[in-house]
Amino acid sequence: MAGDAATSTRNAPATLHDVAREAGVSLATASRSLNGSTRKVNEEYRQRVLAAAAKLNYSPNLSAQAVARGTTTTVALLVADIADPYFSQIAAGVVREADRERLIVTMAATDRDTERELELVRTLRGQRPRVMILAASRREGDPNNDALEAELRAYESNGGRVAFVSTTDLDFRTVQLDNRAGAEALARELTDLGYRRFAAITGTEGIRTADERLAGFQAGLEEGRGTLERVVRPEFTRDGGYEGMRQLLADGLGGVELVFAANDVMAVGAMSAIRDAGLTPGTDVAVAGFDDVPTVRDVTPPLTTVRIPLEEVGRRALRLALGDATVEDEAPVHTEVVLRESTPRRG
Amino acid sequence: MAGDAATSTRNAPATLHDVAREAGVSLATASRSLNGSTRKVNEEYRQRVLAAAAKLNYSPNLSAQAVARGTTTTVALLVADIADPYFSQIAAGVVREADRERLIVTMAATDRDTERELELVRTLRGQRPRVMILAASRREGDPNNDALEAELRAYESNGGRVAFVSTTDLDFRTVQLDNRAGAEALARELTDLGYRRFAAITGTEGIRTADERLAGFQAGLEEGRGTLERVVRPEFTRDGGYEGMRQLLADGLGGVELVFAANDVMAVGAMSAIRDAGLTPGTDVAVAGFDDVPTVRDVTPPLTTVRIPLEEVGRRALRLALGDATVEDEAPVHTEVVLRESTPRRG
DNA sequence: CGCCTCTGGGAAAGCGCTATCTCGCTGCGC
DNA sequence: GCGCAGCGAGATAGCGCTTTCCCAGAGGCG
Repeated sequence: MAGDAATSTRNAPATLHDVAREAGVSLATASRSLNGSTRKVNEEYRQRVLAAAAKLNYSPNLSAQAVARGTTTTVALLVADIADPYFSQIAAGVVREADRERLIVTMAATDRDTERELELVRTLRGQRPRVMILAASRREGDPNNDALEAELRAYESNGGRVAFVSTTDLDFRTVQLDNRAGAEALARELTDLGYRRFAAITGTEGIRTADERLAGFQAGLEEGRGTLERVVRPEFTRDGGYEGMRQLLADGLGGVELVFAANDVMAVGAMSAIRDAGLTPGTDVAVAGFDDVPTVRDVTPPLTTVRIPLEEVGRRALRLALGDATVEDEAPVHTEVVLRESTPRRG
Repeated sequence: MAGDAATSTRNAPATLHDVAREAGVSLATASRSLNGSTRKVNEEYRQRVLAAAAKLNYSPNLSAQAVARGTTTTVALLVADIADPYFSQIAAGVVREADRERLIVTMAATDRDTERELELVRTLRGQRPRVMILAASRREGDPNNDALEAELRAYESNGGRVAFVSTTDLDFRTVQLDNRAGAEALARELTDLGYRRFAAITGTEGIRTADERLAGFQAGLEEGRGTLERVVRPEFTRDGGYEGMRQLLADGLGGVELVFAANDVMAVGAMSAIRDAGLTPGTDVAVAGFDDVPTVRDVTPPLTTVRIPLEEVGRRALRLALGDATVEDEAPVHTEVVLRESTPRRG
């Protein structure tokens, strides 16, 4: 009974040592059998080790491996808000690709607080992750930017690899979303549909993504002879979108035919605000968004938006960070205008 | 120059050893200063160590700590699909609570494949996480259930802690969602509104959550003299909901006044199917869902559903696993019917 | 047949930490 | 004045692994 090899009575997981003893081989041989080393090991021994490992339900201690090898199999992912579909889709992509590479993902949320982001980067560095992916949105001229950059450079100089998602003024590998071109194309298509007078709901000043989209939209209007009459800058969230639309409506729409929201969740919030004001989105005032998150197909009317393959963005971010990006991976992510019924042809 | 202490030239992160040398104290003292041990350390030494650590930009190697301490600060989270709002909200709760406890979350997705789930549990066990949270949906009588249970028991006997979200036939700590009572209450409220003839779109047979909700709904109908005329069982996803509704419509609704979908994403898919068939959800056929994910406020008409505080569920799952659950944490999560315009009063 | 190169197993030296143990020192009581 | 407890710094023995290094045995070759 005392020698019962099942883990049932033990209260510590089996170690490699246990496996080696059980198999009657040395520690080194056990190690070599369980994770291919450069060295060959006698097939019979190998089988004995494998059998022993199975019997003891052995699972290698990843921390110990990390210490011994001096390298981990971890990727750290930072997002602003996990529940936001934009980020959760990117996260899904990262996780999927990590899975393919047999890497483990650890995830943290900055809640859009750059102070917190910096803190998280510091903590996560302790994990010695192979790569860090920063998908939380960047703000221009944020006071924490320098400290963040310093931290990331230090991390890189220790062999870590960093990838950003979406633009940043920091000079790291980045999955570029073609925000500008996408918004510009959207504006052009909308003017083609006959729209002329626009308002925009964008994020608080300085959010790179939001700023680029707005700039692109404006650029697209200039060519097409549309005008951007008003811009409001609430929070970059669903409730922000609702609030922004309320502001626009409160002052009277003043002839605005279409409201461009800098992302889909804001657009969806805006549509609800329109409805709550007794108007019909699409009919009384058209709405367009950005991202093409899954739910916008299912709102009424379905939302015109600019599609970003978000899951692909997550996958690409990991490849880019790992350094095995293909040529296509290096190019900006293609964005594509998707016209739906929230912007019916006009006139 | 050679002695330059900045990390810039080094290509390995500073170790505790480096810090101790820099501060002119022993390794032990450095360790004790940087993470409070039971022992006191001379304030002057402590300051010297702290200064040295800051100077060298030292960040303790968590793997090494884990090995030395024999315990990690990791929590492993398993979900079915990260991009699904149901799971991403739970994940957000887990991450938030973990953050409070200074724990690090590693996340993996099962893609609703129990084989894969088992594999992931095995892999994640290598991390020696403090707790494992399984939120991926359980199937009754799944062939992998026994193996999963064995794996989790082994993990527990090694000091790990397991928590499930939503019901399971496995006997582990579980955050109970009151699916049954919620669905029952929903059915009652709907019959109160005047509905009598129902159809249900639920998940493929055996998904515990879906089954419970359906059973609860039926129970609620019996009291209220409503009848469940038809049940379809597509995939437990948005597209499944769409497809299920298409099936119902294809055969003719046959007097069904309200369709109950076993979760919100399915309900939203169903609403789109209704619209695509040229009908109006809420008016031609009422729809109700379950979960109250954020987007259902913004669809048209807003969806009647049963609210689950999903983020709270995630937080609670972690507390429960950690073992510092309060009395309230042990009780089933309260669910609440939210009537919206997708189920207008009838007649 | 002797020498030399391969092979591949095992011993052991780390990896970066923590925790125990050792031991000099101070201060107190009798 | 001496013994003894208490304090706290430093040395060191691990933690569970990987990866050198060493070495015995097996073959190859002139």
